[in-house]
Amino acid sequence: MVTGSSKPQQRRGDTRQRIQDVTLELIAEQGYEKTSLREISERLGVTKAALYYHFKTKEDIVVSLFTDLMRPIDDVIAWAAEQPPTLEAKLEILGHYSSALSDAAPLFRFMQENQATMRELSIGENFKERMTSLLDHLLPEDVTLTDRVRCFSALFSMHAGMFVLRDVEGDPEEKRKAILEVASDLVTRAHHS
Amino acid sequence: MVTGSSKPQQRRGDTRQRIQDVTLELIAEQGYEKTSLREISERLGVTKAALYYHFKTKEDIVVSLFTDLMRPIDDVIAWAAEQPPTLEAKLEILGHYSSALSDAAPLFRFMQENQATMRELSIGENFKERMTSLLDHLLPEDVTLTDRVRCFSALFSMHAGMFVLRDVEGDPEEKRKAILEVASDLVTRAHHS
Amino acid sequence: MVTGSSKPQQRRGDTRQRIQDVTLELIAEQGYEKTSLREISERLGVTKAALYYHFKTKEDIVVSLFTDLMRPIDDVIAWAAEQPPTLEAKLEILGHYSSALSDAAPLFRFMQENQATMRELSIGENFKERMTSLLDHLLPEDVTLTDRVRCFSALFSMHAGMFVLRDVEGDPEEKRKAILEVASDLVTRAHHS
Amino acid sequence: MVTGSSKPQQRRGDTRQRIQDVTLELIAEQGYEKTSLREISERLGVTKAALYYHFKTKEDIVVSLFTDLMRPIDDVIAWAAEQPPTLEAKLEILGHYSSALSDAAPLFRFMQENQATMRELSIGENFKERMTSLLDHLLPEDVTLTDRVRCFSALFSMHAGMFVLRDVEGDPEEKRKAILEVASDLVTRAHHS
DNA sequence: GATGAATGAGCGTTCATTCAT
DNA sequence: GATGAATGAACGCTCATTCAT
Repeated sequence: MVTGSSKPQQRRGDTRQRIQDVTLELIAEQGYEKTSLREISERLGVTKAALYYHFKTKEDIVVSLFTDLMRPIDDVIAWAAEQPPTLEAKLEILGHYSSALSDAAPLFRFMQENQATMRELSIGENFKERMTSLLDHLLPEDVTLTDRVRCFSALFSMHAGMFVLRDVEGDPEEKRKAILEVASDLVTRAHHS
Repeated sequence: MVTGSSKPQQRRGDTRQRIQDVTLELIAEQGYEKTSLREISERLGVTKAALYYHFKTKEDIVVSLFTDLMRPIDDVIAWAAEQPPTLEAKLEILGHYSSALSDAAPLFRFMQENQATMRELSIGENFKERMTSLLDHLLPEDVTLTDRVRCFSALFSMHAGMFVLRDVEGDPEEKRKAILEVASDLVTRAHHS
Repeated sequence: MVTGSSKPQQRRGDTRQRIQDVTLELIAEQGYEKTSLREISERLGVTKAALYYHFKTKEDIVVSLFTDLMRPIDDVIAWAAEQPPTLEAKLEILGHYSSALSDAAPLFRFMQENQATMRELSIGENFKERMTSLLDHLLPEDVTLTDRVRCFSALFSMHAGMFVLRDVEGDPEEKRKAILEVASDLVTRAHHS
Repeated sequence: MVTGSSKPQQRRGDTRQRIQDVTLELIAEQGYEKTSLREISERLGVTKAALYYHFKTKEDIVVSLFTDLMRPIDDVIAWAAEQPPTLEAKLEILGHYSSALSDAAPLFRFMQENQATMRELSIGENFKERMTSLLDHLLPEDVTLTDRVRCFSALFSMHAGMFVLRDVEGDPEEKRKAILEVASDLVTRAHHS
């Protein structure tokens, strides 16, 4: 089976996809404002104008990235909304959320490190709502301020954990489990208090 | 005799300070790259060129901000380095760190939300080292991966907590205490395991 | 169908060339540093940004000018390198060099009058080497200091002659011949001593 | 006799002179436009504003330099104007001119390398007139174009010679004599033809 | 499905100059 | 005899965006 004849034969039809890939790569590394369309197009071997064939604006590229990569996470959140308020359910939510996060790691690295930009990308708001919704399903009834902090701390640690532990030696999957364990602890404590 | 009666009376001699203030305000709100020197100077009622009398570059303004506002935090970290590895000492460290943080809140908001920029501001590295140093003094001996996560999670929650809880109703000081409590819990758990 | 009827009919496709032309004109007249991109672009009826579509930097425009206009002169120098060290050959070299120079007159006017700038344009060095190489082929064996002065004086007079004689009345071609004669004299004297 | 007590005691009263010295140094090296008042004042250890106490404008500094350093050369030219049109007198003129030039070498290096700037410094014109006047006294009666070239070539070589021969090994005084010899030759030839 | 050519707005920075003190 | 503080104008350059082809 033959995939293509030679180099100049750029895999066709997937340019849109490749723009998204390269963009995610670059903005995760340098941030949104420091990543220019020139840079993206050069790394892709096309002209800047080509980007405008596939996307309406620079912001649009990033928004599309989010829409695509956030879906699995949205699914978890939507599913979470239907779970009963038992501890078991909460821990299961955390487990699924953790898995979904580790797939979307570069996206979250970008979000984590460019919150100022996120706020103006019209997409931050959506995300904040989703977080609030997810948080609600982790909170116990009659929540104290301290327990609220425990739960947000659990979520937050999951978001940030992967990047922070990057230069600690060890298997990524083990790290993920350690983070999940701490998060579960926090939510459990909140549930019992 | 009263020096400052009204607006047009430009308090002289404090321009350098005012540049720093306005800059912190703006970059905390919009991020570093989106804050232009034009904006800063306009809000101050001077020309862009005036900024260059007081600072060598845009980066220099921000670096000076850090150097100034980070000192109290550095002091806590330096003091922490001399404490014995007892649980009591660790909890005291957390307490002092929490206070220091709440004074430098705008600075930390900026850092939190512009991590991508921080990395290129030559000042991020310093900060990372300081965090690592502080973390080391919170960790138990023979630390497990999970306990390491607990401690970083404690620090991280303190950094982020104030902003995240901003739209929860309640007294800021109470919020700070709740965050401190959760952080203390995490460090205590790590210490005993 | 006629392509160029009047002004607003911007001849397209030749913008790059026109930038070079206008730039040479302006820097020959005012020098490199005093010629701004604004001035160039205004005279061309385009924006400054348009210049950056065709050239990477201001320096790049000038370097491209040199690369293009120096070629004929380089050719003479390369050809000179293959000639035998006879007087006849030397005089022939001078003749060809003189012709090549008069074609590139504006370029040499710029070089002559902006030597300080040339030194930092990374292109001056190249030129110096070429001059040294050409000079070597004019020098007799066992050269005395005086004869070395004669030969450089011959070259130098050819470079500067055209501009200096500008406000002496007379046919340019006659002037060129007069200059060539003096240069030939100098080289002949050096050869025989 | 004691001139000063220690370092911080800047030799007083000579600031004006020191500004001129530093300025000549810098513009000879970098050219007029690339030399900023900031640079001059920094190298002197004073503020930019101090320069304005001593001189009205940047141009004024350079003009004053010329007025001062050109005097010996003007003297030679004035003296030349009174000499008879004999060959002996002409050769004597050349000799004196050569000496005067070697004293004012840095000035001439600047003039040589910044002709574009000179033209706008209102001082170039004066110089051109002086050159024309000097040239007139070297030309024979009933001058041919070729002889005119010989004489300007003689002058020109004297101006440029010192810089061009800089990287030829040998005693500067010997170089000067070699240049003078060639110039004398040229003028002699013109005189006899 | 993409390019070539260009634009308008803005950026950080530097400059010569001014003037009250 | 000099400084501290500031200005206005300009500079080289980059950016996201447009549009005819």
